[in-house]
Amino acid sequence: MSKVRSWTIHDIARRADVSAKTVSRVINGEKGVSLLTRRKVTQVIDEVGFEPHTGARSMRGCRRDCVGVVLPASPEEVPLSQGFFIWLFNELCATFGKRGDFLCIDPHPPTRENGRDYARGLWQQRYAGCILCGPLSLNDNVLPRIHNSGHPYLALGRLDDFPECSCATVDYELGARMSVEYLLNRGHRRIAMLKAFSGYQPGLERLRGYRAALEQAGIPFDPALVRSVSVSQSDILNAVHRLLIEPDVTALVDCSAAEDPVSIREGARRAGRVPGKDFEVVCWTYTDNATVLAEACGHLWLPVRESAREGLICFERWFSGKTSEPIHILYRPTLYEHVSGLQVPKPKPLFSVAI
Amino acid sequence: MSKVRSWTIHDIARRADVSAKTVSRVINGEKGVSLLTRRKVTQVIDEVGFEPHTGARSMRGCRRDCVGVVLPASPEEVPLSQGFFIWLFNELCATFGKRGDFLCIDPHPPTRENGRDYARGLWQQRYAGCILCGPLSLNDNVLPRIHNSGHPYLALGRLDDFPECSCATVDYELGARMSVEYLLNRGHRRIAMLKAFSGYQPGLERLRGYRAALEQAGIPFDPALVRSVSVSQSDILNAVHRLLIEPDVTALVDCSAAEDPVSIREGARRAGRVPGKDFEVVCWTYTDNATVLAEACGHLWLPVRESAREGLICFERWFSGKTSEPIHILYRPTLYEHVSGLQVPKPKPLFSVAI
DNA sequence: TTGAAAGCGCTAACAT
DNA sequence: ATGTTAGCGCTTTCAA
Repeated sequence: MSKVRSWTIHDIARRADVSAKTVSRVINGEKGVSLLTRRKVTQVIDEVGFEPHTGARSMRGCRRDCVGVVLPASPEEVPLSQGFFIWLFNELCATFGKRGDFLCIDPHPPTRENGRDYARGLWQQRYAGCILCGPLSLNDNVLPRIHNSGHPYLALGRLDDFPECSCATVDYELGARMSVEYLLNRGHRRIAMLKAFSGYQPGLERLRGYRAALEQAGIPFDPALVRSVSVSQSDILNAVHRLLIEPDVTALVDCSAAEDPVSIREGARRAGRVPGKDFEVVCWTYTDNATVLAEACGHLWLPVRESAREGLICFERWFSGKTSEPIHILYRPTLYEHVSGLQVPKPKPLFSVAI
Repeated sequence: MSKVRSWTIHDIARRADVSAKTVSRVINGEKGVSLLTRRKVTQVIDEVGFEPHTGARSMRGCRRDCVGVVLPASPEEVPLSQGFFIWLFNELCATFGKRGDFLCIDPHPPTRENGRDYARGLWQQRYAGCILCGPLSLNDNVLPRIHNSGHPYLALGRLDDFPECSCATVDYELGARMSVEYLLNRGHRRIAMLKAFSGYQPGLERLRGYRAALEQAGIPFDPALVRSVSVSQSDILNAVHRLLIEPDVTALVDCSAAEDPVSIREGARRAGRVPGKDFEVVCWTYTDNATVLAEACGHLWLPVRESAREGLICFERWFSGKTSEPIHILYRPTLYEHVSGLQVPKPKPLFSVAI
């Protein structure tokens, strides 16, 4: 808590024999300083390695030199894949590193119990804008406050209750509808769904898309055909087992977000089924033209990174004051009947993730 | 730049009909406030969602509520593996998330050209202590300034020129010596080395260990047997090719840090050699009881994560004021003749990395 | 072109 | 137990 004394503009001013305001002018690149004075001050600054105190600066007006990176939900409840995180981190470094900005991460995300305010760093004015990484809880009440604060922000997810939210995401509802319609067209009538993100917006969208497709086909909704799962292997395995035990179920939409073919196969096996033979599967994936289950009859690509990338570009513009509008980016999923092959990405060094 | 007005302790004070100092006492958990007053103030704070302004707080004394995470070298020059980064990030979140601290990342690392001051965030007083992630450049002149500033810090690497540096790392010199001695004992006389981190401390240590082992055995040092490589495949492949083209070279120490068996085999093939048959290899790895090249006759494990973990524990104590001593942690490598098998880690969700 | 003074939000030191 | 005052380092405003 005790202060480690360091250089101030007054120290620099004394050394350079000018006023503090002149030093301030120099470090902010303001005009109204003669070339000679500017050089003198710059030299002293370099000599002693002076850097202005961020806290003091932040008191007069909000400086946009630090971007908050925030998890609206605990990764234990809503997992973020390492691949996506690394990718996102890489994008953030590329975008904001170039500008000389800092990234500030709040490593203390809210859980369902603690109900923490994930925007605390914004209220504390640690950063002047933030990226919300990951799905939003259906109970979220922080988002409107962020929005109304006027700070630039980008949610990588949306919220029914707050459509004006600045976001860049993928239309999961459409994805679910496309998946189910595709299976209906292939003659299936009892279609099961392995659904992730229960209690979060993407979970709700999945369900809504599923119901919409059935409704349009005039098929009544049976809640027993939809199972919420976490990404745990045993959870998925059990859910698949239970769903496929009913012989009338001839199709499955895997939107578990787990990208886990082993558990699906094993769950099916325990129900005496084989994917691609007894029943058909549509698998969701985050990679273009790839699948997690080779036996699947359909592969739905969710262009999550692509939407996030465009969102970040817009956010950067907003953050740097070039625009002042909330962001609304919603990408459509793509359904592939065939893909060129399963991609198993080999490990790569950080910052070398391909663009 | 324009200020987004938000709540201050004065606003809270007015609403709660107390003085600003009383509000300050409440938010800092100081005594000298009656239970009734405290409750009244807390209620107003919760009502409006007040959070104290970090910048203003930081002006009175240095608050330890944010940890800097800093790259002393550009990852383009000195790669950090994704696996290590994720692991480190996970450790940092576990350690400092629990305390409610923030992490501040400077995504603008220095390159050899720009010579940027990687500790700028510390001088700007964005954070009160920092972790230097990755090897230190032999030209480093920032480290002594950090050290002398009195701020807590931890370098995940050391520096000959500054032995008092607070660090947690692995003894690469010993690793090189062990590797070469092992090969000497197996009867080899001309031992080649694939060396990483040229211009950085771990590169220097590798070379020193190599020379020390030869010297002890009375074998003259031949610079042609040591090749500096980056982690690029073609670089390694070419270096192996060139080294093995000389028929007298019967052994190779792979301390390229690339963990890339394919390039070693291919480089050998082009020189008409087969690892484990024509020549023997000692491979370095960051994983215990594992290897990157099954044909290797020796596997040197560098317990980098293990040293970093202990370092972080010490750093946390220093950062939270429980101690005030620099950290000196140096782990010994281990040489295995046989390992139970090649580990190909399967992808895991972020924050679920095993402890 | 340059500088003096006031004040940002908070807390330490000192009253009451 | 509570309040007043001063001042942290900087930038804004206004004056010279």
